[in-house]
Amino acid sequence: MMKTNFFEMVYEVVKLIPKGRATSYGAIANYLGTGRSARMVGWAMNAAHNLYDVPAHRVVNRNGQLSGKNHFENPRRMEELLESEGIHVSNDQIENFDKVFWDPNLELAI
DNA sequence: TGGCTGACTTTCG
DNA sequence: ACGAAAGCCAGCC
Repeated sequence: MMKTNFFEMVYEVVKLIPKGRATSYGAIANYLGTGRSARMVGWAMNAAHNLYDVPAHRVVNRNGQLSGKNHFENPRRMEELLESEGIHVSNDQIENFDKVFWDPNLELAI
């Protein structure tokens, strides 16, 4: 995908995350080519939460922790959304993150 | 124009 | 093994 804006690229990747799956900021950053700038992905989410219809709850840090839950309208919302999609969350962390992890580099053809 | 910031990640001490 | 610090880059004062 050749988007002019970094944000839109992030949004598209996040939208492509299958239901019941989750990915990490670093994975998206790596897919976009920004590499180590995983912080920007999270920052893009911050800008996206109201402007675009992006399932930001499917994006967590590399440990599967809901690091961005505080940036939702209600911190509980992120966990509820994940649970509603079949992803079990325990103590603000995704269970079996190895299984639900969805790597854009692996699943998407560049 | 220049510097600060950030929902991360990795590495050094 | 745990804690602190740097690295990364695009938007926003």
